Amino acid sequence: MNKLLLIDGHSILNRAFYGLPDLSNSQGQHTNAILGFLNILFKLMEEEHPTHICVAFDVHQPTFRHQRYEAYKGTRKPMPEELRQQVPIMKEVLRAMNILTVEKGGFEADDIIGTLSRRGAEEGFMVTILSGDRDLLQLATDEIQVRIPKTKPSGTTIEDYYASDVVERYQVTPTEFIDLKGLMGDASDNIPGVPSIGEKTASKIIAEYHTIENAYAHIENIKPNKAKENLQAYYEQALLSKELATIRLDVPLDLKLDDANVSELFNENSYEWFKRLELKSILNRFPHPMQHKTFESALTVLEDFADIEAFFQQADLAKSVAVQCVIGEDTLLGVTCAVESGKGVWIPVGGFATETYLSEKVAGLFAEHHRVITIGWKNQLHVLQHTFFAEPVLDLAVCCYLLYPLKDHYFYDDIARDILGITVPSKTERLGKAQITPLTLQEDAVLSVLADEICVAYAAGQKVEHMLSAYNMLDLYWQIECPTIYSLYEMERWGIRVREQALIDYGTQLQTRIQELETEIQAMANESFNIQSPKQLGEVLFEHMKLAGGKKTKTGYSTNVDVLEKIRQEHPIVPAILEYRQLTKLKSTYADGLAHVIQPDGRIHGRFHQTITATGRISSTEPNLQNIPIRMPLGRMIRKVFVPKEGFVFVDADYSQIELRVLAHLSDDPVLIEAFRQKRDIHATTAAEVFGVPIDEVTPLQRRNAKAVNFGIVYGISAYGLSQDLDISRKEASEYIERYFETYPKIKAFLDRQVEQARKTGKVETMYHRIRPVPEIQSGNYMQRNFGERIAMNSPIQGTAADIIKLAMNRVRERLHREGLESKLILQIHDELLIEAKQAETDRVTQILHEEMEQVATLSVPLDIDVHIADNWYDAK
DNA sequence: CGGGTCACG
DNA sequence: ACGTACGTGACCCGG
Repeated sequence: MNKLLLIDGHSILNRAFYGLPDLSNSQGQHTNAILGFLNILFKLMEEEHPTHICVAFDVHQPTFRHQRYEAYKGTRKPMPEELRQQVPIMKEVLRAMNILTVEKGGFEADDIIGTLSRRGAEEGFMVTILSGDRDLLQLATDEIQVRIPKTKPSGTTIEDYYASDVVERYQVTPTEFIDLKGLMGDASDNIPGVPSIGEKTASKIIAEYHTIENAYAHIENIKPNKAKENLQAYYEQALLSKELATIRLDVPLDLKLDDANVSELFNENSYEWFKRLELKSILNRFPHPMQHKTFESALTVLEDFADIEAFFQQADLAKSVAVQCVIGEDTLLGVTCAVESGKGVWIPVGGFATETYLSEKVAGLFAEHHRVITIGWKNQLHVLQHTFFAEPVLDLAVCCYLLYPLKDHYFYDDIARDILGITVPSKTERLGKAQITPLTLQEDAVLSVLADEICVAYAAGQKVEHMLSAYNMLDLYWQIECPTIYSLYEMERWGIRVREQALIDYGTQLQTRIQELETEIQAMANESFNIQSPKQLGEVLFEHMKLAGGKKTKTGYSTNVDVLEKIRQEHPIVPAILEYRQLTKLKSTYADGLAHVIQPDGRIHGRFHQTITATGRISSTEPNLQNIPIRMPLGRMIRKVFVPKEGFVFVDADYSQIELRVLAHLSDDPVLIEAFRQKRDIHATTAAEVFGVPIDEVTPLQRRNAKAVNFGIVYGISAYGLSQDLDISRKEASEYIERYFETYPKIKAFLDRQVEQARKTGKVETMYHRIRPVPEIQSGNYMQRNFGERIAMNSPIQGTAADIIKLAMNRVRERLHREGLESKLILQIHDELLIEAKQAETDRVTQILHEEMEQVATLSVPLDIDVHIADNWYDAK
C-alpha cells in the first residue's frame, strides 16, 4: 500500500520556529525552524513509513484566492528575519534529501495540498496531511487523515483527524468547517466573516443549518438577534469569506505523484547540508559515517628507523610542519606528522621508537626555522617526555577560538569547517563511542581519524595566520595565548597540595550538623521529604505549610536564596533550610568533591581550559579551582586545607578593581581616572559623586549601593538588574544609574559606543583585539536584543581584564624561570595568581609579582595588586 | 539530559 | 505587558 505524506511547509516551519529556542550554527545561520521541521518529519516517518512525501510552500506574492477580495491586504505580522532566512535553506535541504517540494504562483500551499490529497486518494494512496493550521481540517475525509502537531511542555504530541474526528471535536463536518469560518472569519488570514459572530455563534448556526446559504434561507429563525441582523447585512461578505476560506482542489500541477517517491534521504548531499548547519542530532541518523571526497588525506606508517630518521630530516627543510601526539589512556601512542598537503605519516610507539625518542623528535622540530602546527598542544605536553618552555607553536584549537570564540569545540572537523570550509567526518562519526587505545590503533577508522586530523592541521595552519592577521590578532596569539598554553600546562602538571585528612574532618563536621538540621527541618515540616529536591521543598513550604511566596519557575515554586531570605522571619524552618543548603553544598561539592580528586602525590591536578569562555577568561574543571568558597566564613574555612609543600609558602596576588580600572582607561573618563590615581576608595567615591555628599560622610549603605552600581556598569547596566540586586524599586535604580552617568559622562559614551559597534559590525573587541561576536544584538526578540547590548558593554571590559592577567601570568612564569627560582605558579583565578613559593624566595617572588602584574600594561590609571603570604590559602587572602 | 541551585570572579 | 544583571562549573533531582 502506497502512503502519501503531504506537508504544509510554512506552517510546520512556523510551529518549529516558535517551539524551539533560537539555535544557530557557528556562522550565525539560524537553524531552529529547520531542526524542528526535520524532527517532526522524522517522527512522522517513523510512525507512518510513507512511500511518498511532498512538501508544499506558499509563494511570496498575493495569491489568487486573496486577490479576489480587494480589501484584503496583509495585516499578518511580518515573518521574523530569523525565520525568513531559514525558508530557502529548508527547501534546499529537502531537495538534498530528494523530497519533492512544490510551490505555484497564485496558489497557496493549502490549495496544492488539497489538490494532491484528492489525487492521492483517487490513485489509491493512503493520504496523510501534516500541518499546524486547523484550516486544513476541511480536507479530512474517511480516507484522508489530517495530523496537527502540538508543542507541549511534555514534548510534541500529534492530534489526528479523519472526518469523523472533526465532527466529534467540532460538531461540524469538514466541509461545514468552511462555512463556519466564513461566518466567524479569521483575523490571521484576513477573512472578515460576519461582525459579532464568533466561534460559538457560528458553531451553533452551522450545526443547525450546515451552510451559510441555508442559514440565510432561514434567516428569521437565527438567534441571537444581533447575529440575524448582521448576517442579513453582511451576507455578501459572508459568502466571500466562505470563498476565501475554501481550499482549492483543482490546482493545475504539472507533476506525477510518483515524483514524490521517497528515496535516499541520507545521501552525501544532505549530509553536507546538515554538517554545514551543524545539526548533530540529524547527522546521527546517518547509517554510516559518510565519506567525503573533497578532502584528501592519506597516512603512511613509518616503522623502520631509517625511514623515520629520513622523514624528520626532510621535515627540517619544510616551511611548516604539522604534528600531533596521539594520546590514549593518558600515554603517548605515537606521532602523526605532515609536511605536505594531503599526506601524513604515522609513527606508532614501539621498538626503538620509544616515547622518549619520539618526544625528542617532536622537540627537534622546534629547533628549525619553520612553523610548527598542532591542535590541542597543552594535552600533548602532558604525554611528551621532554621539557618545553615556551616554544612558539601554532595551536589551531586556540587560534580557532580567537576567530570563533563562541563555539563549543575546536576539534579537527570544526577547524576543517570553519577555516577550510570543507566537511570531514568527526571522530565520533568515525569511531562512535570507541576510543583510541593501543588495541584499536590498527583499525581503519582510527587511522582515518588520524589521517584527517593531521592533514587538516597542515592545511588549516597555512590559512589561520592570515585570518588572525586580518583581524589584527597575531600579537594577541603570539604574545598572550601561545605562552598561556605553557602556563596552564605547568599549573596542571604541578597541582596544588591538599591536606586530605583535614578535608575529611571538615566533611565529617559538616555531616554532623547536616544530620541535625535534617531532623529539625523534617520535624518542623511534620513530614519527611527530600530537602534537596526543589520540587518537594516548594510543595512543603508553599502548599503544606502555606508560607508566603509564589510560583516563579516553569516547573514549580522557586526556592532559591533570594526567595527564602525574604521569608526568613516567617518560620524557623526557613533559616534551617538556608543553613542546610549551604552545608550540603559545602559537603558534596567541596569536602567530598575535592577529596575524590586528590592524586597519589597528595595534590589536586585540576584542568584549565583556554578555549571555553566567550570573553577570553580561563575556565577550570575537575575540579573547578576557581570557585572555592571565600565569601561566607564557614565555606572560607575550606581554604585551610590548601597548603604549600614543605619549605614553601603561598604568595597570593590579586588585582584591585581591575575591571573598573580597565573601564576608566577604555572610557578615558577623567573623574574615574583621577579617583584611581589618587588611590581613593572607589565605591565610596562613586557614592559621594552619585549621592552628592562629601566622601567622608558616605554612609555604609550608600557605599554598598554605589558598589552595586559599579558592578552593574561592568555587567552592562539595567535598571531591573540593579533593582533586583539591591532589592529596591526599578525607579530608584534608574535614578541611581542616571546620576551615575551624569557624574561619568564618558563612561556612558563608551558603553553606548560598544553597543553601536556591536550593531554595526556584529562584534566588539578588547584592548588587545580579542573579538566577541554578539549575534543576539540582531535578534527580533526584545529580551535577546537587550542581552546582546549588555554583552556588548561587558565583554570589552571583562575581556581586556582577562587579556591583562593572562599576559601578567605568562610574564611572572617567565621571570620565575629566567631567574632560576623554584617557586611555581599554581592557580589563576581571573584576577588573582597563587604562587607556591620557596621560603627563601618569598621576597623575590613578591617583588616579581608587583613588577610584572603592575607593569604589564600601561593604562591611564595604575594597576595595583594586593599580596598576601601565608602557609595556607585561607590566610593568604 | 535539562532545570534549579549555588560556589567563585 | 513583558522580564534580566556579566562570565563560569558542579551537584542534585526527576523525566
